Amino acid sequence: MNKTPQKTVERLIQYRRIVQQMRDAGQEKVFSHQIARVSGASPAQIRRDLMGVGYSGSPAHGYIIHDLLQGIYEFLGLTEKKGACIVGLGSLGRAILGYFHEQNPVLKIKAAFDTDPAKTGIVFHGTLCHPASDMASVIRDKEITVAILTVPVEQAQQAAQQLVYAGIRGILNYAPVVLDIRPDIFVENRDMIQAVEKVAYFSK
Amino acid sequence: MNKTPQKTVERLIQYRRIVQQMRDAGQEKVFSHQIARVSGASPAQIRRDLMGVGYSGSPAHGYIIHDLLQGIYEFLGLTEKKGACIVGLGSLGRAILGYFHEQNPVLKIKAAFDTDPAKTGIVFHGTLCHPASDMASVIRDKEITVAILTVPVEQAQQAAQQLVYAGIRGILNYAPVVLDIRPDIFVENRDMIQAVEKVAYFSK
DNA sequence: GTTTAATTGTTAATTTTTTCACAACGTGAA
DNA sequence: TTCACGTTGTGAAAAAATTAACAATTAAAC
Repeated sequence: MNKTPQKTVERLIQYRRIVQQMRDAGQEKVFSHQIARVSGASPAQIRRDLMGVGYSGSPAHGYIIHDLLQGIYEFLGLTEKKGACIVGLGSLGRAILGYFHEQNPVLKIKAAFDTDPAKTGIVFHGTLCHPASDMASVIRDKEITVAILTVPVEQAQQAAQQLVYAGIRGILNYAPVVLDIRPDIFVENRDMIQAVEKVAYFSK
Repeated sequence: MNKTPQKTVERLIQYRRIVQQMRDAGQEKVFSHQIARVSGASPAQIRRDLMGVGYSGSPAHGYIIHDLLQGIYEFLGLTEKKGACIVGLGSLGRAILGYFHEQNPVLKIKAAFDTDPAKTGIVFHGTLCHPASDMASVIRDKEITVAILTVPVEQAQQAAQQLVYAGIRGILNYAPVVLDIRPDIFVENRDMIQAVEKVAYFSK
């Protein structure tokens, strides 16, 4: 039933953050062209994206920030925090954990996993590292639906299979490999090397 | 003059890696459907993407891996390694540095920068950390064209301006903010929080 | 030599995404 | 009240990306 384009969802997530900052700064209303200036999208794009959200602004005063935010939250299904976990506590995994330590309003990292016995049992940035063998039980107990995969590329496929078995619904994959898993599991790939290479290509 | 779609470039970078692995495994020829299986793209997509590259396969034996690779390399302008730098040696910056330490065939990280005096002068993963104030001279001396920006969000805009002033051509930005800089500088945003939120949305 | 089978390059069709354009609206000024 | 202004929501147009389709090609089988 997810027929909203991925691109639109990405932008709505961005608008959510931008608008929330405006609200924190005391602003109460906002026009599409204001969001446009900060987000890089065009005003028309923003209005079109917001069509899917169940809230309408007014030609007179634009969008009421409080109501707009609520609309986006509901649309994105973020009315309650979702549970996430990190698999692989290498330097990237720990860095991401650090990012989330300063509370994120929509996600909570509830567990970390690693195969290295030197790491298991230790709390990193407020999150306990479990042995990878406990994946299935911990993920079920803590009702975790999203996994961030930061293991070395050789272990990624196997770890992904464990995650799927444990009942995970989506994976953010940082390993430079396309995971071969059930098509109903959402996978987003974030190959960091590829990202730099892309910038290199367009930097001429 | 970059009229090849960004999406196509992203995939070509991916194909380059995949095909290179096949070559390392001793394979000499490859069909579009083989790349398709590993990359997730359709065979038609792959053939279309390869149209832009100046190498043609043959209906009989598909693509000669050696020649295909050379074609992609030339098309992507990777015949010589480009210089890159990392700005901000927090945990994410150091993690990325680690990724590149195992030699990347197309990019070389030639310098790192940080404002923290405790870090400057120290070598991380083989890369020397310079004080941020030396940015302009180091970037010019070492002919660095690409920057990876991993500073805290409050410092991102200012750091980006310094980079542009120093003559950088492209920025891979990990700070959750849209940089306001000259339009001829290529910017790729990689907001890590946004990525997880996106996965959360589609994981239902 | 001829046929078969498989794959390419490319054009055309389709689908998706973005942009345009404008009627409808609501506020504040006159 | 009426008008002018600036903005929204959305249908229509345009642009971009993907997929389908197929003639052309070539190696191998026969």
